[in-house]
Amino acid sequence: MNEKPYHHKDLRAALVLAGRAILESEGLAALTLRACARRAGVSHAAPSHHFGTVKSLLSAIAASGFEDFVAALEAGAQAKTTAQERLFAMGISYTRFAASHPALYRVMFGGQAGQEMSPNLLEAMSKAWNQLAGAVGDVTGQGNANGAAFHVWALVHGYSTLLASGCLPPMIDAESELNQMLRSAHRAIAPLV
Amino acid sequence: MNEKPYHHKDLRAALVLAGRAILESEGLAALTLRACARRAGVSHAAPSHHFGTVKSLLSAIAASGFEDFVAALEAGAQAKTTAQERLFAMGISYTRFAASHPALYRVMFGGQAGQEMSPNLLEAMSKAWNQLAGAVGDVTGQGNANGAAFHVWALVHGYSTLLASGCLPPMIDAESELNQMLRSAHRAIAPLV
DNA sequence: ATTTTATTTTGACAGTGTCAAGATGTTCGG
DNA sequence: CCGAACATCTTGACACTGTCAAAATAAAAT
Repeated sequence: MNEKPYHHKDLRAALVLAGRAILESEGLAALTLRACARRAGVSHAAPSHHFGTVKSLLSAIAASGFEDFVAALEAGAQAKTTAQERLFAMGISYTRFAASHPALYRVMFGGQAGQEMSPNLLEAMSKAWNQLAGAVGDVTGQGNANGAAFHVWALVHGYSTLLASGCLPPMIDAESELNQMLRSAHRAIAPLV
Repeated sequence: MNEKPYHHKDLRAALVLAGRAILESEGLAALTLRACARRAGVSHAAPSHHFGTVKSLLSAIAASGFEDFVAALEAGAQAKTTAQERLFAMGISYTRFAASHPALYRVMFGGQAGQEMSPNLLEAMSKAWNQLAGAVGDVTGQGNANGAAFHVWALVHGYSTLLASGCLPPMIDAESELNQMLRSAHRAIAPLV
């Protein structure tokens, strides 16, 4: 039959999916425009219409990753009741995401250093940020929790990055370690103890 | 005269230097084996004898970066007297280094995710770690400060990474922000206040 | 039904990493 | 002092990549 119906369907999404699959199975080095095209069953220049440049594809993959990311954070915080518990659960989910999708995580944050971010990606990122800042604000109690949110973000992000980069000794129990850090940070952040 | 004396001198170091220059001026995307060779005035395959693969060159550049890194940390901590002041100064130097050499910083830490690290690089990294862990140990007072050191490292590294990736709103005063974080962290880390 | 538009293919080009030979210096034993 | 072993660099080639232009094909619109 029409084995190759000119692939009229949703190539853009298929390419993003192919890219993420390659990221997980073979790492960033193998993430190639042509490789994604091959995996999607189209010709090497097919992506060109959907993603003008390779950075555009990377950006779309990062945005797609951020969607799963905020979903994971939400899922982690859902069942908890107190603000502190919710914040801790988000931190754990954060690190767990980085540890289980290290390559994707680095694409998401290894940001092109201020280079062109698609509005789509920017929105996904700011959604994640609002989520975290909100949780921190609930803990500190009053507004202007930006400083505290930066603090928690830097701590969790730093730990996750070190984990995803393999810079941490592999023997340590990552989650309990982070839990301790969060506890300490909470003590330092809590409203005027 | 002998304009091109077959470049018999110290090509290996020259290539590392060329790579770092390219990193600073044009970013990671332009860091190419052939580009380094061009900048060093040799043929495209000249590096092959010194660096079998491109990862090898990256590793050497990272090691070279770590040398300057520990020197910067030491320089920052040198004049200070108390352990706390020394730790804070190291944190500031850490972030300052990341902010002023963002591309190099990402090569240093954007580690190939557990992929082949040269023993040279490993030694440079562990030297930096010992420096930080020592400073933290001096603050906490007694041994086994590994947990606290991880905490401080994650905090400073996370903040530096976010800064070097352009994920932070550019209006904030980075150093005073970090200073506040370090103060909070110190409160959380200090020995059984 | 014909024109217009959106999508994909084919073909080409410069640039890259890596390898295999050959050329060019350097070193060292005689 | 000479020639052989060695280290280093060059030349040439190959497969691969991103990107572009033009042609081919499908879908949509009129």
